Amino acid sequence: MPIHNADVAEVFNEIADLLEIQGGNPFRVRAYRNAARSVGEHAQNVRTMVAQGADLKAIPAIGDDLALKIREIVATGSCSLLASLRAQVPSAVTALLHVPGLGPKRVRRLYEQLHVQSLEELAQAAAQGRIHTLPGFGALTEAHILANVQMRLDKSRRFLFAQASERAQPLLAWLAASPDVERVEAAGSLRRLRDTVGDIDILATSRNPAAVTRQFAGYEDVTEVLAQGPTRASVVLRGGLQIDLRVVEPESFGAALTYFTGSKAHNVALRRLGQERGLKINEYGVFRAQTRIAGETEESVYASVGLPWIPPELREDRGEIEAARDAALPALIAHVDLRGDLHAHTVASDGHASLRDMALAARERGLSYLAITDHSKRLAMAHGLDAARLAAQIDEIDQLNAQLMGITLLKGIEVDILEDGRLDLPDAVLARLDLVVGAIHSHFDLPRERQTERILRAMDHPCFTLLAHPGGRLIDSRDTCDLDMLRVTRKARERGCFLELDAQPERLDLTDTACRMAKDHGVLVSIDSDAHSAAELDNLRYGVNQARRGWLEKADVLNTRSLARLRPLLARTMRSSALEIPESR
DNA sequence: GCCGTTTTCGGCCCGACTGTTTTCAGTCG
Repeated sequence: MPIHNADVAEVFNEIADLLEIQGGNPFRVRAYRNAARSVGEHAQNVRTMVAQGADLKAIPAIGDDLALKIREIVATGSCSLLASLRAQVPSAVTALLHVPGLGPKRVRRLYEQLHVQSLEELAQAAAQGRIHTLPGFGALTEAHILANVQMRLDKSRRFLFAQASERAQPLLAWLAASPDVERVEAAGSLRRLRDTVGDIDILATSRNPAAVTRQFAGYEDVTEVLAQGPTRASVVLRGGLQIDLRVVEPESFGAALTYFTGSKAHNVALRRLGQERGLKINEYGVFRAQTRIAGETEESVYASVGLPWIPPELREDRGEIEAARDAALPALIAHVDLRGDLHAHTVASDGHASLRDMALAARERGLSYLAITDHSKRLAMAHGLDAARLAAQIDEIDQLNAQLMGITLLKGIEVDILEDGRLDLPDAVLARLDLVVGAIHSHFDLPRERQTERILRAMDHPCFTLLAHPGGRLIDSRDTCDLDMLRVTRKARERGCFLELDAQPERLDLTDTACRMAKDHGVLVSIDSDAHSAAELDNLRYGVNQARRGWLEKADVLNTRSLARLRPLLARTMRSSALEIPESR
């Protein structure tokens, strides 16, 4: 089995889990977790690095020992340390760590004294009342475990950013209207604009914190109060979304906002910087000995360690602190920078609006061009277009463009990339288009090598402009297909074509790290709505969020170009002169 | 187990809340 970075990360994470359950050195545990994260995010494939004799210690958090273990995993597909740890505690036990309320100490006790090895056995033990007899467990803990393990078994716990945002807005407004609340703001992964959100963190300032947490616990949508103290409370809303509220004094607002925005890795790095300067950074402020020297604003916190303010989207400890230190933070793209949209559908395939309505809706939203890219014939259930219907649509768009003012429709297609990498329509009709958007909609589970070759072959077609939703993922229902994005990105660079960031909330595909890779390789990204209705053109904002997390600036994004500057870039990808098209077709 | 213009050894982020504890361990973010 060829090893990928995610496999190595998985091994390291499992080692960390098992070490933790077995009471290992907590710093050693952390070293494995840091390494797992670092390898998982590393752009270059470790297997390739090993094959090329590259220095694995160039990967952050990898030292002599873990470099050796990576080599072992690449060579043998397994790791002897993991095997010996599993001999002491079965790997299935690590699933228990993900149950809220259970940490390593309790999991160890559950395993050693009750021989609980899975979520199912945990639920059983709780239901039979065997857990509260253990030291350190009580009846309440047992009841919580029972409830939480059920939820864990029922469904995944992350929500789409768009859903979480919709739930958070009314709650934030309701809190803001309270006379006891001075300021209130979302923090956490929601503020960092992550594609999915596990729970929502809200920060408020007040001179009367206890009144605020009390009011919060009484919000109409709350189904359960998990915890409630004078400065902090956690609740669950209808639908299972958890909200954590923290209330601080106004002079601590900036420190607390930094702290609760995270990410955890960013905070750790920030505090370490503080430590080097003899400062203690916590959610109340920045302190030298007992004296607060900063904390009212986020800017003051960053300034205390010699840094400019860092946008929340970048706070993942992926180089943003170094970039801030070097005055090299990106000027992140904004929604208003987008001049057009290069991926949208109409009633001709599976969309819900006509050509004209889509054009008018795009114009209303301030866009100056919109590419019509209906599906191709292979996608029969979406009424995909064959060559004749596409030819008719091309004529229809020409006529419409002659009538419409202030918006230009571009002629395109979202053509299926077939299993062997060929495109689903004849070259002759593709060559008449302004752009060809290629996408896979089948055979998502090909082995990595074949999937990659399939995409690379499609990109080599003389009419190939843009690779749509490259990973093919649907958050929560379909994983990203196994694809070597580094090779795809290099091919895009070599071929002069583009990668799409599909802005549908359940896609958001490219991922943030893939956006960054595109930028690093000089490949332009197109942020597209993939709208199937007029309203879905608004999805662009979610794509912009993701692009910001990927460090993209205005210049890195294809559709920030004016139509006049866009056309030659598209034309370069449509090398129709490379085609020998028979006159009769 | 990683890491280093204070260090190749001795550090490694910090505080709130819960439940079971009778002064604090465990968990969480």
